[in-house]
Amino acid sequence: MIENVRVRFAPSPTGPLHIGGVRTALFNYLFAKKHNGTFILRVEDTDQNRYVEGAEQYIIDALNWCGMPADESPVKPGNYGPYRQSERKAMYKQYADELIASGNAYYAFDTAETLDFHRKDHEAKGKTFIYNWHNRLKLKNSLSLSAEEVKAKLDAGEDYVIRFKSPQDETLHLKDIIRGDIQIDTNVLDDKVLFKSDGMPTYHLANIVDDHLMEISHVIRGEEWLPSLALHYQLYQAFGWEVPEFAHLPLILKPTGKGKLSKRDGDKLGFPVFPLEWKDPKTGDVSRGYKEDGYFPEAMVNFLAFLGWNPGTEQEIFSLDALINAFDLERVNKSGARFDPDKTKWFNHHYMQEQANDELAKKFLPIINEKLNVIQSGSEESQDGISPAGGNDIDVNYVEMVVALVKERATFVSDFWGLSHFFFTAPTSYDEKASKKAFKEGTKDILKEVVSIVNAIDDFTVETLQTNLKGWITSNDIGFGKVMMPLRLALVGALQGPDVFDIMYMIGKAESVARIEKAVAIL
RNA sequence: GCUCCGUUGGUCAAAUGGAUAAGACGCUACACUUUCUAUGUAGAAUUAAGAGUUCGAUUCUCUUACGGAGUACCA
Repeated sequence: MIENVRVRFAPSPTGPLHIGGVRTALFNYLFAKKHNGTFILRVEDTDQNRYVEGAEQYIIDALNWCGMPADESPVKPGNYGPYRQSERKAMYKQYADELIASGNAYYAFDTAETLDFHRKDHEAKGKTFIYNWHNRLKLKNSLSLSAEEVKAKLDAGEDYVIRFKSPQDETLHLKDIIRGDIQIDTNVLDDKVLFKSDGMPTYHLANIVDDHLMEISHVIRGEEWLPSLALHYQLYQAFGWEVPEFAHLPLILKPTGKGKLSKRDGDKLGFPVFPLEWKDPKTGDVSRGYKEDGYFPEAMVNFLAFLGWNPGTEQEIFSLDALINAFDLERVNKSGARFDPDKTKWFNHHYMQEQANDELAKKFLPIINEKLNVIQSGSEESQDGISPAGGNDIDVNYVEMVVALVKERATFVSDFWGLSHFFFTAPTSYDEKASKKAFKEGTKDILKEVVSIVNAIDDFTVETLQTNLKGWITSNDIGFGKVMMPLRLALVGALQGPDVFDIMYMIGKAESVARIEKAVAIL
């Protein structure tokens, strides 16, 4: 076991947390818990322009919904706060100054326009403009300007940034837990801005300073940070700090086509890319969430864990605790994983079976009431005998029994109505295709006979129903199909649903007879 | 363009220098004595290409192709 594990999930509050971000958080959480470590949420809000109202709360809510709350966070401070970078603002400057004093960084006065011009100019010539050893002396900074000039500019309050002085002709040896050793030639690196003219650090500086101050032991983040790893290594070295371990997670790719998963893919293919529903405070646009779409958090966590990781065994159903137990960064894949909405549904179907029926019934009840209201206000007729449990007052126990009968083929709670409406309301029509198949010559007489048999049963249970009807069928050599199919159609309105005898028992004798007689009438 | 990372069935993936290359999703068929979208069983389908090392390579090396990420005073 690795000692003193402290990991952080460090999103920027620029909007709802993307599913890829949730996976990054999950892997951090799993790793932390696996090693009895600490899982920290740090909000990286150094870019004031991109701050979005409500995003931080969303992130916290999402983490909680998944069952992986942070041990230390802005709302639950530990001994390493504050946990918002905007609130740590005051501490970054001194570190930037320290780097200047040690010769690892320098002031740069170039305007955004100048830089932009150089970049475009280079591009036009088919070259790439890199601000580094190659040309830094040709630009306006404390390396090219005299000490007096620099002081004058600083005193005059001119805008400046602080850049890292990337060394020349060195080979860096970087280590990544997932990818192994990586070598980088420092000549291709640029002098990244560490400190912005607005007085805020960039991600690079803030990230290193905070990770150091917060005693982060392992940095687990997305692959998009891999190119920055060289800079981060150099920063640790420049400060003389111990370098944490790094692990760069593979990306989550679109289900079809190219590139990484984006919001648009979800809209297009009809699945959410966010854990929770999000309403954009500016545009008012609403993005769907897994929670609102009826996914269970266990299902989402389980399938997310399997995107880029696997236990190496045939087990694929893992609770959060089981994941903590089995998780290992060494078993994380290097290559990007395509997101599979079908597999997600499969997981949800699985976890549906594990849900308690009474809980599901509670979630289903409002849907039933809503549907019945629509039916009632829609058509006046065919209202008698609608709810066998009595009027519109649906009995929760009855719903619970219905759930027990249909949940094995349900993926979402929202599937329940389609699978069980006939338990609550009589069919008003018969599926056309099914009618052709089930209502045939002689069916009328058969159903009439069924009515009398059912009527004759006093002890109305599934068992007696079954023995009496089946006994009648076999002793008269009628054929199950000729009886069961039209019977089902009469009860349900389609060739669907659980066992016919279960349905009859549930809706009760009177309602069963009524429905069969209704079918007889139209035949 | 440049830098870095990657490439096992349609998708997620296991294995690893040595057998017929696991398993899952999806798909197809069959079964459940007869509803199925459920369940069960079966089936089709894979080591990107080319060199090299080796007795032997999916596994190691190189080249090519393809994919991805980064290349901001964004994170």
